[in-house]
Amino acid sequence: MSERIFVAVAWPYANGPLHLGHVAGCYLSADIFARYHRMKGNEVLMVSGSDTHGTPITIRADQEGITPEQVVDRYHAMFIDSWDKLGISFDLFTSTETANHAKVVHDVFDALYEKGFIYTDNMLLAYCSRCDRYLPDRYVEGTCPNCNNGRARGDQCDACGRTLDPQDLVEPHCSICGTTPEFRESEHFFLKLSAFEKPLLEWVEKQVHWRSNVKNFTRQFLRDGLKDRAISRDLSWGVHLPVDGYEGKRIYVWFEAVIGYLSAAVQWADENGTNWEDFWKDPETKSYYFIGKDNIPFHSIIWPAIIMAYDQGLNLPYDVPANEFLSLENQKFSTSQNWAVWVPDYLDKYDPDPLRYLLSINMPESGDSDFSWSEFVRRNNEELVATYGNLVNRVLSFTFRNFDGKVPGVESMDEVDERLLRTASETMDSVSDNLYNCKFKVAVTQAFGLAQEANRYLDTKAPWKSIKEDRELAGSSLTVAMQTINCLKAILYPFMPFSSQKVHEFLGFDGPVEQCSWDFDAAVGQIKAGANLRQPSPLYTKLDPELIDEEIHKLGIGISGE
RNA sequence: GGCACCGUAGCUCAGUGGUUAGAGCGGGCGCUUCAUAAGCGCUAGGUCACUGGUUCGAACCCAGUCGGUGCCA
Repeated sequence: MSERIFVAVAWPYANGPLHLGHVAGCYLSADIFARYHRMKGNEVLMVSGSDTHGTPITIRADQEGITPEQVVDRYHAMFIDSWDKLGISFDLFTSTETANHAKVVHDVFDALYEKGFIYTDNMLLAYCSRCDRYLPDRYVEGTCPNCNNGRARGDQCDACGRTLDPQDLVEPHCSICGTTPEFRESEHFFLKLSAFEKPLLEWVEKQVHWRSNVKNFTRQFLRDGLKDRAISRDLSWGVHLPVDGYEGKRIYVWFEAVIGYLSAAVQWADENGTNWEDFWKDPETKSYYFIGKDNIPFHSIIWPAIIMAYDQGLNLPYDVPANEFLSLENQKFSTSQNWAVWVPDYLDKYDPDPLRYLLSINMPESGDSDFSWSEFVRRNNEELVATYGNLVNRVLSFTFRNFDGKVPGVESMDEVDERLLRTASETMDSVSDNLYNCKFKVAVTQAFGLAQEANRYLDTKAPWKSIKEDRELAGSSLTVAMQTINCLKAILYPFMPFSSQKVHEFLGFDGPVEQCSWDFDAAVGQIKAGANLRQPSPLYTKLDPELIDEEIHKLGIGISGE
């Protein structure tokens, strides 16, 4: 009874490279989840793409004297390179720049407009005559009317925390050129969110399987009441409005970007000659939205509201397993202050799997968590290398050397052998249950528990001793250990796909490891007497603790990551 | 200002009413030598931020205090 799983992942904003906070926030958990389901034989569609519109991108383009397209292309290419090297296995990673996306957005817009869920109204916006453009709220600076802070922004004053409107500022000026903006009346389109307050509340209350942080956040948001929000802006960069007479305006990013989940599925279906409806309209299909906690309301409220308004039988999110935040050396990630570990930088120097391991076992799943370089080195050296890498290496190298590079086979089994295999079987089941429920930390911890169990087993059986008197007994023990390693290869695959591929090959198999299934009997049965092994080499390398200081020293210095 | 979340062993984190509060790593002691000096066993006794309350019983429920984070007005 195979399932169909739609894995939707937050769309990174294409105005800068990714840092580890992004990876820990949603990309890694989404990838683990997708790989797990594929291995279980379920049909998975995992999509995301670059979020390419909005003022920050045009500003950046202006600063660098290039076009917004060039900014977007640069970071989009970087994203794709990072996914490839990190092993984030999207079925499609597109962007909001495609004609297909615009078409799908227009379909949704038109439908909502016709039904009256989108309407026009006037609003007052800051216009900078020198920059010749309307300014987003946070590009207007001035003095806070509340606390007299001279550097308050049009959306908020950082000094006193008060939320502001640009008109509230004393002596407002454009943050780009310093000119005093004028406030112009401008006609815009509004989404009638208020109409969905009640149905959303009812729907949310039924989502008993949601994480408590997501549910609390959403409930709180709804309790404060939903207001209609403008979904168009006076911009020249973005998806056009499908209505005549609004050539100078564009659809506001937050409305258009979430529709990407749908347009990406459509594009994927086109490119693969299949249909997207199976992933969107079959009520049995479960859709999961992997996002960071800052994105919760867009996925638990606004996007569901749009789907409800659209009313075309599209599935609402089944789950929104949002992670909390990752900090770096106990401080918030800050792009502007370069307090960040950039993914491209990391991948230039280190392997992906140690990072995937650390971020899995220390994922900000139910609360914020911290990344530190000393933790990274420690987990790599004391856990990955020592517990798992060493297990694989000690078993395979000993067997390879003493049994002509072949699997010795199991001649006889005793209680100790049976106990280990039973533990392996139970671990496969419980890791599976936990991954199914998006409990990644427990899952990887349990998988490592099996590796420890296998080390204990070896200590008990001591094949390096028994081989001197009873070669067959030693061979049996090593074979049982390899069967366990073959199970570990499978259950650790979602977390560390590159390592599992290596183990797969050491064990003598060809082809991609993902073609294996999550099946205990199969994992044991594949280790057949007489089968050829390959010369193993260490799975992981120890890291020099000196890198800790080097890496920490680089934080907060200069402007890197480009 | 309102609200939410967090504050648990040296470190990173589990645990959300019920026996002597847990794991991994580090530390200490011992065993082992197949393995990247890796592995295994034992051990460490932490006011579960603080104060008060509810309860037969609270780290876990309630109120308040302090500290951290975030959201909202």
